Amino acid sequence: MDILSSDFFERPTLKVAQQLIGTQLVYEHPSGERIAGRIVETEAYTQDDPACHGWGLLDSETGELNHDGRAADLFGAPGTAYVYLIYGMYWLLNVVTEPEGVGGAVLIRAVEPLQGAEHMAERRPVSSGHVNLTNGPGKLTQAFDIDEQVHGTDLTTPPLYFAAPSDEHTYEVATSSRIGITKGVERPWRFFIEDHPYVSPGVPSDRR
DNA sequence: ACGAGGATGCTCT
DNA sequence: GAGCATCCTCGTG
Repeated sequence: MDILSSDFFERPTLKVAQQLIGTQLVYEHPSGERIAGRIVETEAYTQDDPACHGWGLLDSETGELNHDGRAADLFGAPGTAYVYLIYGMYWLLNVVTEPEGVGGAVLIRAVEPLQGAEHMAERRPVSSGHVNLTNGPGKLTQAFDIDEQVHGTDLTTPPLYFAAPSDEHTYEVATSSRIGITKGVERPWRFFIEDHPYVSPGVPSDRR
């Protein structure tokens, strides 16, 4: 398996989001566990996107980054982890895209367990069925034990990285609007494998 | 099967 | 003080 390099991420965010579908997320956990999953759902966020944390952070006159919060890290090096807390409870994993100085990231929304499912289950509520291990952005970070400690780390090298499977299998990638947002709703920037059992049960904002 | 409501903490206004 | 890139539990049918 080839580890995806910084070149992969230093490209338009939409392209990265689409091409991450079918690749593997691998975590060589500090405890020695090896945890891996196939990515089946992503979302793209760009600096000119009102739903993105990086929106409106550039000074309109100078173009300089005018922010000292965590969102500034969206403008960092491609391939860096951007992890943040949502609803006070769940960590969401993103990978920074585009050249340094351009704000963008891809949210990893769902994966299919490939290795270490028993370790994932240890961190998830006992009542969760197998599908519920990793079929949502907050669930997969819990299963992988990803939290604030991962924020800012380099995802193009172990322990946490993306890998392209050696087989050349390609997936039909479907699109929809993004889940759970109230701004930028019309942009069809969610990418997923249609009918895959591990795609999150969330409903796109343009469907019911 | 599905929907409502609650948990819980950080960021920005 | 509001809003938030979510998930779980507990109602009802």
